[in-house]
Amino acid sequence: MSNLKKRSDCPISNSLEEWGDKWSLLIIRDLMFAKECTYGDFLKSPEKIATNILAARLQALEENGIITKSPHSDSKAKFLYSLTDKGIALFPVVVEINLWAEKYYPVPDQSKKMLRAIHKDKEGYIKNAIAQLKA
Amino acid sequence: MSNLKKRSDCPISNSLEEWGDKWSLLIIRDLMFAKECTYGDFLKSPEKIATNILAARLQALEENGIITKSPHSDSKAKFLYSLTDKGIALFPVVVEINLWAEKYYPVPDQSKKMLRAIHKDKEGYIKNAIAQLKA
DNA sequence: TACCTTTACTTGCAAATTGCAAGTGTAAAT
DNA sequence: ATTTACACTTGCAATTTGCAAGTAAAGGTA
Repeated sequence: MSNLKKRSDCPISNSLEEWGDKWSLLIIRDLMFAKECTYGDFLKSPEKIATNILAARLQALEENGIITKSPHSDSKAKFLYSLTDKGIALFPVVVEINLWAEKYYPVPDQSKKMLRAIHKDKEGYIKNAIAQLKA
Repeated sequence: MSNLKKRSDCPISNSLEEWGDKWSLLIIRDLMFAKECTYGDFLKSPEKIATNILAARLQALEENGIITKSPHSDSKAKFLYSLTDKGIALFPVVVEINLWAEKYYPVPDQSKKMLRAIHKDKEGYIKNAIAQLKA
């Protein structure tokens, strides 16, 4: 599993070594929303990740088995990134972060529908979303 | 709420600005386990945070309303750090990270009991743990 | 009262990471 | 044949991290 530092046996610590930097979870978020993204799609995200950092993170996430890169049917110059099962399994973490954020920040319009669905039936929402991502 | 950068309106992005660095969640984890920690307690954690980084993180977390610092009854030279309600509200996030890690890393002995309880009754476990932290 | 220890930091500096801007290589469109 | 689109790479400055040593206030000890 590539070059993990293993500061300790702690599950939190080990998890953070894989995706606990400032950008990885945003890349993962993009893939949870869009299911598949090109390199350029990530660059279009509102947080404006620098292109060299993006390249480095994509490589690390791929080495850690969280995302995969595959050819795009449109063109040989394009590639599609998507989540592996290991990446998809982070979905509940992302949901809980959204629920936390809902309590402490204004909710953007984009998130409202999702949050309503989560509050209605969290388990069901997650199961369905994961099924969609795996389909 | 101090100096948040606000790269975007995204709940994930905003959350990560507050506690999405490599160390903050480990500090928060310590406080979830121990309820109260001194500066020295944090330094004893197995990940070996550098003392200047610890000081900086504690200050940032306090400025962001996630932890509080209070006098220690033993001595005026000691202080106790603990989670605010906002910090305690991160408990479900930490639980989900633990559940994710369980799927992809060997489970340390220390975590086994907690994971068993979570699998038995996640909601109940979280409610109880939060109540303990608020007590 | 002098001095040694504990506790919570701060300081200085080297190393690593991040971020910006510009450039490169290949494939597709004109 | 030339330009454009796409996925990166490169160079370099700025920020952040990490290590080691130091400081200041409080408390204990002789």
